[in-house]
Amino acid sequence: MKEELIKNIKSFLEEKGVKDPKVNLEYPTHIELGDYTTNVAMAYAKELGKKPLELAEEIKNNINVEGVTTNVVVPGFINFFFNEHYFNKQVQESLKNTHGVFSGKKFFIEHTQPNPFKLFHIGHLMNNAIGESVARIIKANGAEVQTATYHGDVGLHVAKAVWALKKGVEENDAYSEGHKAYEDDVVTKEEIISINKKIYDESDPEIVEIYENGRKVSLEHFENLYKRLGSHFDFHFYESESGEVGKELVVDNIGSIFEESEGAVIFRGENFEPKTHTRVFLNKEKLPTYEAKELGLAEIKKDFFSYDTSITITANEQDSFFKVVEVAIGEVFPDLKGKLMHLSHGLIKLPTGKMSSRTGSVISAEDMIDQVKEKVLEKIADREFTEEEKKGVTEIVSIGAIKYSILRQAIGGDIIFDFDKSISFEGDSGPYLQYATVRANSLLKKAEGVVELSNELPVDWKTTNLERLLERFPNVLSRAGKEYAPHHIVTYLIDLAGEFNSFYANHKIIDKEDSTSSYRLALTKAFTQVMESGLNLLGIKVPEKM
RNA sequence: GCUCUCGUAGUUCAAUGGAUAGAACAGGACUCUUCUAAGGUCUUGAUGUAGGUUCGAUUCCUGCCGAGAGCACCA
Repeated sequence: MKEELIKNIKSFLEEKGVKDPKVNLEYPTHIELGDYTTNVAMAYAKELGKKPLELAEEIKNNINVEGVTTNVVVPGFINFFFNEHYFNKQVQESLKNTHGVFSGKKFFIEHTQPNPFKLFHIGHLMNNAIGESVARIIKANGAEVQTATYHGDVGLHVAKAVWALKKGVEENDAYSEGHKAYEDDVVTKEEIISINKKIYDESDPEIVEIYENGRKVSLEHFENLYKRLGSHFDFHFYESESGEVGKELVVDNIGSIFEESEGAVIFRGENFEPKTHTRVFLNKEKLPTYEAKELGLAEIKKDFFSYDTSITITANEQDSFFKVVEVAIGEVFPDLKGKLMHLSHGLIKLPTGKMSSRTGSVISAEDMIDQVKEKVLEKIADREFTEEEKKGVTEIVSIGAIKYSILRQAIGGDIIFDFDKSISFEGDSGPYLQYATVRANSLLKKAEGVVELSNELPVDWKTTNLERLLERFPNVLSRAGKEYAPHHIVTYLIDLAGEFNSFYANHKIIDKEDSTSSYRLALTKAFTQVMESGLNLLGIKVPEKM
């Protein structure tokens, strides 16, 4: 129907003399205005020497597609209303989800990257929620996706923590204690630098043991968290590997791509296209910096998976870093030019100011989950749940609420995190989506043996907004994919859940006496399917009850 | 100083160059003899500023004002 309509308008415009006219059907700003709309009359009025309204009328009169009524509205929109059979069919179609904007493409997606010995803080939580969701959205758009996380298991930050662990400081505080001592005391600073070297050359058995053990404990801890968050990584990379590879690549290309300057080895971004700026790849000690490690990582990733696009997700404070490194990598590996993509997000900040593991005022991912859990527990205190159900529901709802609050906005902006306000259980929130789905699921269960579900259209059925929204799901998914923007899914699901909630409030759905009951049930089922796949794209689970 | 982001209701966020700028929270008024009220219904309220491009600008361009981030051996 849509295609027919577009063809119809296109050929009309071509007849009138427009060369290769672009005709797009869009959703109107308000659902009451029409099911689809087009602005071609306004776009081509000038070229054809007509008034937009006049042209719109002409186009309208030329349209001959069965099941569509057409409307012309100032300033020149042509609006289309499709009949109930269209939606009846499209709702089922939209559940199949067969097309995708990335079909046949291969993506490598890297995110989260917590550092062993350091806290997995709410910034990592944010990165993880976004990374996981972007990966799922791209996959749902037909791509083959491999995911990776990259751990900074060597470097000064590790040495700081090892120094503190050696002194007997507790694990959780090791990094911040070490960092403080490093800044405050010159002797300690030297000591830590020497520990850093010993970690690299493995010359001191005591330090090796502390290091190996701490690394293992940290990584296990991360795995645990990934499991709770529903994150899976196909690959784990480590800076201890990428550093060596990167260093070699830099050394091999000194003179052509890199050059020595003040004892370090640098990449002069000003001399390459696109122009960027200078960055250090090997420091004076000829140790690889973050830049060289990233170069090494590019080589390593290449060998694991021949991707079309490799996406690295980080906070936006690294934007300029990635601009330079991408150019450098493109020089070293010309076949990677144009394949690297850096997706950056804002920061989670506390109302008190910046959240950073260097200032000390850090909240760990677990702290946040626990705090939210307490609130959820209060909320379900009067529910008749077994202890086990309570536990399950609380975990799912808490993590859902947190992920939602991260994914609800465009990823570029900062999130000012206020515990009392940011995590909501009402309205624009994760639990709102979960709740609507749970209620719909519960209806389906209750209907068993009472009313038979049927996709057949009842007589005199008028298309509901619920159907109109369900039909949109595949389009929302492609847009979210094209723009790498999970928040489009969020916005859509909120609209959809709101529509269902009103559908639910205004009709009794399970009703033997009502001939529309079977179809309403089918819509309820379609709703739960779309909600579940949509929430799955966000990495949010749905509890059995809540 | 240079570079890059960003300024939308009281607050937190939306809006593929289009129609009456959408939600949620907070405020006000209703709503559980219908299947989970974490729900539903109604209501008050916003595009920093000055220009430009366009049939049409929250969106694109420029100036100004304001906020944030990054700029050589950390990651």
